[in-house]
Amino acid sequence: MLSYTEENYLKAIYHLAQGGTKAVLTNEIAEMLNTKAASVTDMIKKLSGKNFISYEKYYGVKMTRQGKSEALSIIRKHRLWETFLVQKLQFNWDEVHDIAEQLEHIQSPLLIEKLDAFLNYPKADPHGEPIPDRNGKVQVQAHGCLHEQTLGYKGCIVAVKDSDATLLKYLNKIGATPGKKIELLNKEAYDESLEVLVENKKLSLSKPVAQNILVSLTTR
Amino acid sequence: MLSYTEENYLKAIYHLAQGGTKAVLTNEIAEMLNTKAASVTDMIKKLSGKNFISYEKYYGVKMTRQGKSEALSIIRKHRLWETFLVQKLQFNWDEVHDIAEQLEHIQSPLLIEKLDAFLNYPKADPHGEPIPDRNGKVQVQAHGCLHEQTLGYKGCIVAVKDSDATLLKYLNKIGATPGKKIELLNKEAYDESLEVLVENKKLSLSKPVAQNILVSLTTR
DNA sequence: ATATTTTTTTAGACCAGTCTAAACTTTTAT
DNA sequence: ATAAAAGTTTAGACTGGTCTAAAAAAATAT
Ligand SMILES: [Mn+2]
Ligand SMILES: [Mn+2]
Ligand SMILES: [Mn+2]
Ligand SMILES: [Mn+2]
Repeated sequence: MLSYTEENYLKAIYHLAQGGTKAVLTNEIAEMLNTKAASVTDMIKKLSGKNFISYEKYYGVKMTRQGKSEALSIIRKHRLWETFLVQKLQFNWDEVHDIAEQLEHIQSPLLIEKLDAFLNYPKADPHGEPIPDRNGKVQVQAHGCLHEQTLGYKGCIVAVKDSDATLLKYLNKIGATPGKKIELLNKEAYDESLEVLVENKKLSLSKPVAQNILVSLTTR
Repeated sequence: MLSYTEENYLKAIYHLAQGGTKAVLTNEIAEMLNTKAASVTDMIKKLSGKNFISYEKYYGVKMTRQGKSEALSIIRKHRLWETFLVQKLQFNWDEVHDIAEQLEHIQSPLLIEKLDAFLNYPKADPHGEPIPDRNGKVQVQAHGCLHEQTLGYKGCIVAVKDSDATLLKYLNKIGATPGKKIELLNKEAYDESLEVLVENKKLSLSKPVAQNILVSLTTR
């Protein structure tokens, strides 16, 4: 059984590796977890000793199959709890991330199964992020970063990065939430801000905002 | 803010002190928490340093007002979560204690308020134990241990100690659950077992079972 | 009243997780 | 090709929580 801390490291590495594929560097992990590189090196050794990651000194870590599966189970719990908090307890979508950060560590497979059933097997959390099923399968809607789309792009908002409450409050205020139609009208060369149409309302989004919005891609 | 471990100690001491009044001995705490007396002494020093308990060397500890209030807040969380698990997630009453033991440590006052509202401000948990309100007030129904009642006693089952799942399964099977009417017909001198009438059904309860059942007392 | 038993505390060690400072590798610049 | 800079690991220390073994105090028995 993993400790609270081990679980947080594993999840951070998984996210930094973009689904567990890319190699992840010590300093990236340190920054994400607000800790120091020396601490990360220690934990890396422990997690690779338990075969959740593979580690090549000075060149970072990669997740193993086992590591990915463990990370996905934590992410599943996190997103189910976020859904519960918004749908059943009437929390705002910007208030749930930190609480889910704690709840994701509760140990009880039965609890998660029952929670899933209670919520009617949701496919996505309140921020649009997909909820892995009990076997770690993720229903991935093809998506890309809004900031990287070309002029004239048309699609809809799939998800939003959820760790910053002020961003979520702002997006909620201007109406840029998952599911909404979005069109890219213009890119400002000077500050890379975007002019977009969200459900027929014209909006201007700064670069840091656009980087945290994921939009649908039609695979063809 | 208290650590996970500090919270567990504080709750254990509160229960051993029967509502925070009686003095509690080092070994009692050690036994309840499955730890060693030496560890308890260390923690006692820490908690008394933070003014949650007052400590007289070799003579045990007493809870302070601050300590009681903190313990009651943890107990409130524990019992609200148990209620949630049974009422909303369809758990059996014998499955919830260990999960609530984890959930009680989640830090978010707003979460508990919202959970309380979602459950419609329940007065008692699934085992009949009263749920303290947000100010730590406990609605105490006058009660006593079934094992200590005199022959001919009539009343109803108020609550049941919840930490042993096999006891709960058994009580559920024989129909001795909170709310049920109960009458004490006979005491067997040899093994102190009781013959009782639960909702007009005759049952025999052994001493250890009767000691874990709380029954109503009419204050007169 | 003294000796024995029981309970509690202290001393010293260990593990998980963290940190700073120093040493070592790799990358980048010249 | 060499020097400087950046990133990573190691060494050693610290905290919170735990343990065993030994010392000290309190309760009990004679
Ligand atoms: Mn989240
Ligand atoms: Mn977390
Ligand atoms: Mn309980
Ligand atoms: Mn607990």
